[in-house]
Formats: sequence, structure tokens, C-alpha cells
Amino acid sequence: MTSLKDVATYTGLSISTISRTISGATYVKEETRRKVLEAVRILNYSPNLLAQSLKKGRSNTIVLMIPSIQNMIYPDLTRGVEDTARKKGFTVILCNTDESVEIEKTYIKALRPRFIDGFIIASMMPHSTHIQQLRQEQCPVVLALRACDTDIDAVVINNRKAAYTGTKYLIERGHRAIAIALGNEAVPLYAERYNGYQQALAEADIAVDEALVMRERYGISSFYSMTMALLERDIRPDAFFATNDARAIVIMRALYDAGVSIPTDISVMGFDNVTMAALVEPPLSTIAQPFYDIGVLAMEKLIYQIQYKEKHGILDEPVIDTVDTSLIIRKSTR
Amino acid sequence: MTSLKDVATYTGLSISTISRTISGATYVKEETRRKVLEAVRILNYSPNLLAQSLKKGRSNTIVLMIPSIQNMIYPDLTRGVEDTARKKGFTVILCNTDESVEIEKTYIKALRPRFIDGFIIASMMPHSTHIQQLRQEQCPVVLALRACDTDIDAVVINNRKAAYTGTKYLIERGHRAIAIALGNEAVPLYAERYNGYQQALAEADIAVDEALVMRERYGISSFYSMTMALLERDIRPDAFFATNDARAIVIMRALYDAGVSIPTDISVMGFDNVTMAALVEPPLSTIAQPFYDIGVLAMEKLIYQIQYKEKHGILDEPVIDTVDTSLIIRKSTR
DNA sequence: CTATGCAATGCAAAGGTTTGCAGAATTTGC
DNA sequence: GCAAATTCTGCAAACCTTTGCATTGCATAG
Repeated sequence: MTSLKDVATYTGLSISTISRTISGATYVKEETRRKVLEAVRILNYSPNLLAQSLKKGRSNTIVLMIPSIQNMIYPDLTRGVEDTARKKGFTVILCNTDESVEIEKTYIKALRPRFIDGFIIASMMPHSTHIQQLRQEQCPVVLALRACDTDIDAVVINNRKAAYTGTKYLIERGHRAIAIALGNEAVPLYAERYNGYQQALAEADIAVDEALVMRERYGISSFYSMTMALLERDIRPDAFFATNDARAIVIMRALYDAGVSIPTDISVMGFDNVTMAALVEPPLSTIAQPFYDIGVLAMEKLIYQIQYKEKHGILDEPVIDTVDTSLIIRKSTR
Repeated sequence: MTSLKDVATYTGLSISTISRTISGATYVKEETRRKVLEAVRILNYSPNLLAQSLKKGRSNTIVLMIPSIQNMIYPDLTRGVEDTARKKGFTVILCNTDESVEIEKTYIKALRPRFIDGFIIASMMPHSTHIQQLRQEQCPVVLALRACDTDIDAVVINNRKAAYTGTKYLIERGHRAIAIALGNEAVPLYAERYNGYQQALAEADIAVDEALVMRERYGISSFYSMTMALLERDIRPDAFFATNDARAIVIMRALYDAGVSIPTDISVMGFDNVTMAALVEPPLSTIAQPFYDIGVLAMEKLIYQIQYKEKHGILDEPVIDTVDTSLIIRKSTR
């Protein structure tokens, strides 16, 4: 690895002149500039980013924290973040928290001393004081998808409204006994989706039947047995509203195995619109979230805060952006 | 951010003593040690990893390069790499190359000056001289899944053999007109799988029918129309062997839409065994690759080389490891 | 009581960069 | 032709560590 010093020796100039020529921030004689650039090319010099970061106090590196890379929604989000980051000269470190607040804390502790410029956190759980603290210490943070706090920048969707729209659609199509497949209710977005579901039922004067509320226990496959159990009842549900596509697909699997025809006998609606939703049989009706765009927006907001802080020493007021979802009707609903 | 200097001032000791106490590499009076540790706790000191890396010439950071985070096989590989890395105190930077050699080069160029300790590359294309060069410059590199070079450490499967086994199974079950869905043939692993397919046919005295060879053009959805086209022919294929599960699922989608029953009319076999394979209807027979384990092994090999290089100054001889695949029969094959 | 050895600590250089200050060289204004 | 302004370049400190070498203090041995 050649250093500034090597270029200085080679050209007979001083280290400072080389540095300044490269950064281009100040006066340099045209002849000198040419000589330096030529030497840089010949010696194949590139600045040591570690030393640069150390000196400047920033690293042009940000961290994206997601709960699970296996969940098919995060790849799209990641791409949005990454593409935007690359365009602006930032490097992204991706961290999987595995839904564990502990791992999240560990990562943050391990990464802070590297002069990380900011965090995009898509894994936030409620009462995460370590994240609020991060922000209070004036570290740029943007939440994505999950926002449990109004004091932090965020990019989210209106989960209540989206679930309300989906449930309402099912009701309009004549369904009355609509089962709902919930995720971990400690994650507020599932509570909100449940809320929207309840609101739609209430408006149609349908009482919420607790028996139709499926709660995830030991992982996603638990919905298989819960679906089977519901089919055993005297009065079967006539529709399933799943709070994500993966759950919808497991439910469809169970319905298939039970010999139920979709959507003739029972309708199924998902949430997220992952790629696979269009490919399963029958293609899944669902609620689309613009994950890629959410990633782009989150990264742009983060860069804004990083630059704002650089200029003013403190972060700007947080803004929470809500992006639109859309109902996509395919063939799993009648 | 508190630094060693702050701790030194606070305790009245010198910077060196603090550093040594923390690293624990040398004699320190018990009383001093207690005082230092106490101060570290109070001031909430943690070492600046940037400065540490700069000094030591290594960063405990490695790069994992994958062609597409949207391809469902990489999340598992990533988890394997990450889990192992975290255990050993390494940080992973994940890079998407989008199948573009140019992006790959850009990333490598941008990351080298950060004292990256090594690379795991799952995105290698043939004739990638920049990767060979990386290795020649004594930078630890491990290839995963795709190895186009015997001079570099790698973790791979025997693609020819796996495809041979899968095709042979289809033949044994009475299929004769077996279509194959190939990926980009510039990627050697697809050529190898094609090879295995041909070998199995040859052994059964079945001539390869060029019309049954489907080649990906403008993306995975091209298999939809190709499947439809094959069904129009006088003699329909009686089985489809897809070189990955995603392609198999698209083919199943097309067969469904054409009213073909799987596996009664036509069998479908995939490759990879992604999570979704068990969930589609009918559950997909496929060839399983142990992605997680491949990730673990790749990371372990990389760490070995990093440590070997630290000790001996150069890399150890490359070793190519081949891990086993297994044929998983579900319900998409009769 | 001095010589020897070792435990404990500090000094200062090094790693590669950026940047304030100051000096040198050049140009401009009168 | 001289002062002043402007352009150009270098020195050295700073960012935070680690570490070889030097120094101190103390105990043990002779």
C-alpha cells in the first residue's frame, strides 16, 4: 500500500502538498498538480480510509440493522439503502439482529467505536432505550418500518389503515368469519394491523371472534396447525387475513393439505407483496409495501441528518414520513 | 468519545500504562490495574477501533460479496458467515454485486484501503483476474459456491454429480422427455449442471433434445413463456428439471395456468431447497445445498488464512472443499 | 553494601492522514 | 521599482493507538 509519503518522496514535494492536490481544496500550481496526479497514477496510490476517518472523525460508513435477513421483505429494503448509499459514497454494514434486542445492543456497542456515521434501524422493539440514547447522544438514526418513538426520524407505513383496507375488502366481498394471523404483538405494527382489522369489523357490525385470532407461538409454522384446528370447528372461517405473506403462504399450504379450495371455499389475503406472492398457486392477494423506496428514503434522510449535524453540530428535528401502501387483488380472494 | 489520554489524565498514569493494562499483555501492579479498570468504567472508555486498526494493520473486518441478496439462497449463506464471524470477533460487510463484474471491482477497490482482512466471494464469474490478483497480492480470499479457479480456497458442491443424481431419479421414475431450465451459462456451475443432466441421459440412451433445453434470457420470468411454448409442441415434455428452485416455481406457475396437473401429467424438480420449496403446491422435490454450513466453512477457512498470513507473512496453499448435497423428494415428482 | 535481576512505568516514535500557520514565490497595483 | 496582495508550498501538530526502549524502584544474592 503506497502512502502519501511515498508519493511525496517520488515527486520531491511535501506530504501536505500531495494531500491538498488530491483533496483539491486549495491553490496548487497547474504543473505541480499534473506531476502529483501522474505520480498517483504510477504508484497506484489510494488514500487510507482508516487514517482519513480517524483524522476527520467520520467514516462514511453507516449501519443497517434488520431483524432477519431470511424474511423476504428485507432484501428489497436493503437494496434501496445500498443503492442510495453507494451513489453518495457511503458504505453499508448490514447487521442481523435475529429479533434479539441483546444482539442489537451488542452490535451498537461494537460499532460505535468505529466512527459509524449513522444507523438505519429496521429492527426496533418497543422500549428500546439504547436507541433513544443513541439519538440523544446526537448520533444520526433513522428508523424504518418499525417506529416506536416520535422523537426519532422514521419511514413507515400506516399499518392500521392498510389492514383496515384489506379487511374491508374481504367484508365487501361477502366474508363474515375472517380469521386473522398475527405476528409477535410486542411489535407494535402487528398490534396496529390488528387494530385496523377490528375497526373494519366494527364498522360492518361484525363482532370480533377471539377464536378466529391466531397468534404466532414458536415460529411461522405454528400457523399450519392453527389453520388445521380452525377447519375442525363447527363454523369454519370463510377468509384468512395474514399479517404477512409468509404466514399467508403457510396457511394456504394447510388449506391445500386439508382439501379446501382457494378462493372458492375460503379466501386468503396476505401483507407485504413479496416476489413470491405472485408465484404461488393461486397468486396471492395482498397489500403492497414499497420496500425499495422505503430504503431509499431512509438513507436519504440519514444522509441529511449526517450533513446537518456536520454543519450545525446537532441533529435537526426528527420527521416521520409515512409512505403509501396499495391493495393488490390477485386470485386468492373471491 | 473518551480516549486513552482521558483515562491517563484521570488516573494520573501514563497513556502506555493504560493501554497495557487494558490489553493485559504485560506486568501491571494489582493496585494500578484496579485503578485503571475503575476509571475505564467510570469514563465509559472503549478503544477506538479505527486507530487500533491503523496501528495494527488489520481491522477485524471481512467482506462477503454476493451476486444478489434477492436470491433466496444467499440469506442462509450470509447467516452462516455472520454467525461464525461474530463468534470470532469479526465484522462482516455485505456487498451486492448484482451479477456485475464492474460493481464487484468497484467494491474491491473501495474497500481495500480500509484494511479489510479478507474476502468471501460468492459472486465470482469466470476470467475474474481482479480476484486472482487479490489473492496474488496475498490478500486472503475464499470463494463460495462458484469457483472458477483452482488457485484459490473455495467451498463448493459437486454440481455435475448433483444434477446427474436428480436427472437419473427422474429417468428411473419413467420420464424420458425431460426439459431442463438453465441459468446463465457463463456461470460455470450451470454448465456443470447441464453436464450432469446430459450424462444421466446418455447413460439411459436418451438423446439430448435441443428443443427441451431452456436458456434464461431477460430474467427468470422468461421461463414462463418458454414453458408455455413447450406445452404447445406435438410431444410435450413429461418432466422439468430446473437448475434452481426459483425457476422451478415459475415453471409450476406456468403449468398451473395451462391446466397441467403436477405431478400426474408432468413432474418438476428444483435445485437448492430454499424454504419456499416445501411450501408451494405441490411441495417441490429438489436437491438440497447446505448453504448455512457452506457459509460457516468459508468463514472458518478465511480466518485460518488470515491467521496463517499473520504468522508466516504469506498465505497457505489453497484447498478446495466439496460439501455434499442431498436429493429431497416431495410431491412435485411422481 | 554493592551488584544483579526483575517488576512496573513512562517516553516517544510510528501508523497515514488533514489542516492552521507561516514562509516563499509570484503577481498585481500604483 | 517597490509595496501589497495573491498564489503556492512546507512544517508540525493533531487524531488515537501500540510498542520498543529506557528508566525507576525494589528485592534478592553475594
